Amino acid sequence: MEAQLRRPVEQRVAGKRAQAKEQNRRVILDAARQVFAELGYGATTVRDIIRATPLASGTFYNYFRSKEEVFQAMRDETALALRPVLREARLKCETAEAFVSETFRAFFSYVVESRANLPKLKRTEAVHVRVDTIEVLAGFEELRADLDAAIGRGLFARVDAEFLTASMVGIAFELADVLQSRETPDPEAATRFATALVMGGLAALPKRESPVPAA
Amino acid sequence: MEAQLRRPVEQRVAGKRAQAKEQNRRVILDAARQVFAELGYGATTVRDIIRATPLASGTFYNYFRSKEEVFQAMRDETALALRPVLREARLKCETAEAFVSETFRAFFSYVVESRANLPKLKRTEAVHVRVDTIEVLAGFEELRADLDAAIGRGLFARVDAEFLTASMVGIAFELADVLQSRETPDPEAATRFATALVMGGLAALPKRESPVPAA
Amino acid sequence: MEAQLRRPVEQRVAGKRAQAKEQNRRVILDAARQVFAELGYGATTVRDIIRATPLASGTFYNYFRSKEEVFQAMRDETALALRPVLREARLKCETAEAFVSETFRAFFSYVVESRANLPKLKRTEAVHVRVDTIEVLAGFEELRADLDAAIGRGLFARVDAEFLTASMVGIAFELADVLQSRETPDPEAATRFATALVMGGLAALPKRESPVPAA
Amino acid sequence: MEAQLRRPVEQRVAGKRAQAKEQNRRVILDAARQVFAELGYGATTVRDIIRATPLASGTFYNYFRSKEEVFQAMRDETALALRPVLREARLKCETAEAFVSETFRAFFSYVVESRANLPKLKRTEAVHVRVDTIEVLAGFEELRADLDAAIGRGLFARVDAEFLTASMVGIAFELADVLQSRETPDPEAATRFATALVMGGLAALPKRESPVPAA
DNA sequence: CATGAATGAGAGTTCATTCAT
DNA sequence: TATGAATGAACTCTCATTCAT
Repeated sequence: MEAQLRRPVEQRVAGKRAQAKEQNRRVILDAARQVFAELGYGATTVRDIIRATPLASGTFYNYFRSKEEVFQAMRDETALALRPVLREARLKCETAEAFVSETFRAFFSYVVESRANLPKLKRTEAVHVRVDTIEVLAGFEELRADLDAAIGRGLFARVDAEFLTASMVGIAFELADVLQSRETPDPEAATRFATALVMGGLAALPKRESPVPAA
Repeated sequence: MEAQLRRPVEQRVAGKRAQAKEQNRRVILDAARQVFAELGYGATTVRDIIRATPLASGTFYNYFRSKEEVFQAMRDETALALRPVLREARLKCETAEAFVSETFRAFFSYVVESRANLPKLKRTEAVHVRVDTIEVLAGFEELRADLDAAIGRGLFARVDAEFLTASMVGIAFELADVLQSRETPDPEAATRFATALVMGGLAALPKRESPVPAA
Repeated sequence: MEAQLRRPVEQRVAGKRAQAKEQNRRVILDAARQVFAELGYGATTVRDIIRATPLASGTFYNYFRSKEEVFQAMRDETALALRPVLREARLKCETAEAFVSETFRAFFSYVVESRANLPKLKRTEAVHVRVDTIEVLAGFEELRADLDAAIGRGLFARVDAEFLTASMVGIAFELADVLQSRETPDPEAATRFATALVMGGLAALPKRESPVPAA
Repeated sequence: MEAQLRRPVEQRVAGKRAQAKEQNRRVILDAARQVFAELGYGATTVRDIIRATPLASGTFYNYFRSKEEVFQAMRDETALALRPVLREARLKCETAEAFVSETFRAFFSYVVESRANLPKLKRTEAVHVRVDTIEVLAGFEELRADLDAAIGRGLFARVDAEFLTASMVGIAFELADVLQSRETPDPEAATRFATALVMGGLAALPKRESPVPAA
């Protein structure tokens, strides 16, 4: 009886407290995303994150143990959202072009859609230190792995895999930045541009810089 | 000794001092370069720089007013070295390909040659925050300007200038990283790769996506 | 089940609660005893005590208002156990020797018997700060009072009462420590030693350091 | 010339700065001594020490890295002062009584003389947690070692060495406290008392309680 | 009552910066 | 100028304590 009066309330509504807790976690993560984007990871302090929040300083530590930990949580979160999309897009690709365009498309789409979270992505005034967007970070390793695999299974001509990956990453990075700086970002345009650049480039690329013989 | 015979004491001392002074500036700049590379710009503190120096903390302020200022000085220094090379290389270009390859060549060469100054370019521990190499930063705006100009004077097809610039910058950035991670970096190979990618891509690029974006 | 048949719900619950309540008090007191012994009183925080408990932090404050209060409660508890023993032992003493030996015996016995509660009595790492055992603290004032009384009623030669008390306390303190550090502590041996020391010493003591006339 | 004008100034007066530095070290050490005595080692915070000082918070860390380190420095300092006195006093002893009385005399004298440094030795109000005086700590191990040696070389009857040492330490501890609480402390009186107690006690002690305990 | 998240004061420590020497 | 100790603001993190559930 007694118990019935007390416990189930929380259980029914999934717990007001549990709800508030989840919400605070969100608040902190969102604030962190903002602040990292504004100040860069290195310059950001835990206090900066807290200040971007209506919470008290101690509260932060109920959720994360350090700035590193929030950051990791952010990355995980993003990766969780981005990975399946990228994976699915690439798996069904049979041509190199499809692989490339699907990758860019998924990436630029995500960046543009999640833009709300990064309103003030700002290159530190005079200093211009690039801190990788979370989105970028999440896609980074993913792309490397997939691209290596794709090259491995012959989807691409035998070019220098590391160079190609690096180039795609660099293009993606920078175009994403450009996109985000535009009033009405057009991910499709970026996708077309990037894909054409890479595919056209590949065609023109001297095959096999690496030791493998010509003939 | 020698000097003693030739000049009055005052000047001699002034000379020595001026020398020492210039030397200290160097010491600080070199230390800063190292530390920025190791810790990233944001995370670096003035103390970190001083600690990487045999100088006393107060001495720092005889030369720079803040970390921002050393950083600026570093950029200026690099730009001073890099700019004439790039400018010269590009000025005599008549073809787009020459423009592109000369740019990449100048850039990669510089990066590789100045490598001694950046022994420990290191992606911050687990976190992977990219801090732009000073060299990269220095070439950045330069390239934008020149590329815009080149596009303007019809050297390139009328593609989205911003996209193209961003792509070249991105490729340059990332290939530079790859180069620096290699035992025996081959700037020519990187130049060939990057040039082929861009030129081949350009050929494949749908002309005039957009009339050139606003800001 | 049983209870269900005999008592109305309210009382049953109240009974259970009262029981749980008393048990929680115990849990906290025991945890506190441990933690005080491990960290020393000064360095112990309320959190430390709570952490040594399966209880929630808020629960602590249903029983005690502060670390001081738990501590006081511990002392009271111990005093409650130790006092009657000491009192009884001393009351029936007619000789000084009996008084002294009964005091030491009661004390050492208690210390050894309650040893289970103090498994890790530990001198703080490198620092060697003595934290008085609770038992010691409890017996402290008691001894002072009794000894003063005994001296007052002529049980001891007219020595400096304060010096004598202090000495007995000091001996008791330190021997207790030694006892607790031994594999198989022998309270009787300690009692014999301490008693002999004090009684022999008393015999040798120059009477009346204090103002009281000779004759 | 130049150097002559600059350097020697500092060297001549042993350096105003060096002097100030040494003085600050003193200030911190003295404050620490006070605060440890007042609050106990465990409860003392670095900030407490700083507050007992006219210095700024950061200054503490120019001298010591932690509370542990100041504490260690204090102990070292005291040991440095106390050790030679005790050693010398004991070395020339041929009788047990001389050994004991010299030890106590040296100890009590030191405690009384250094009293100025410990004006407010205060047992924390209701709580009474004893923290060993620095003086006591310094003499502690010393005494143990010397006493063991003395027993070893037959200066004392073959009593339980550990018990005897503990007793002497306990007596010394507590009498020192009493002394320090008195208006006009008389170290000679304490010495006589303690010596008589121990020597008289020794005479009365049952020889060889145990073959000397293990560890 | 028990719970445990929230709170903000305060501890330990580092920082940028000044200034007497 | 070079030095490096002093300073106090600011940072990371923990604490005691409250209070909605």
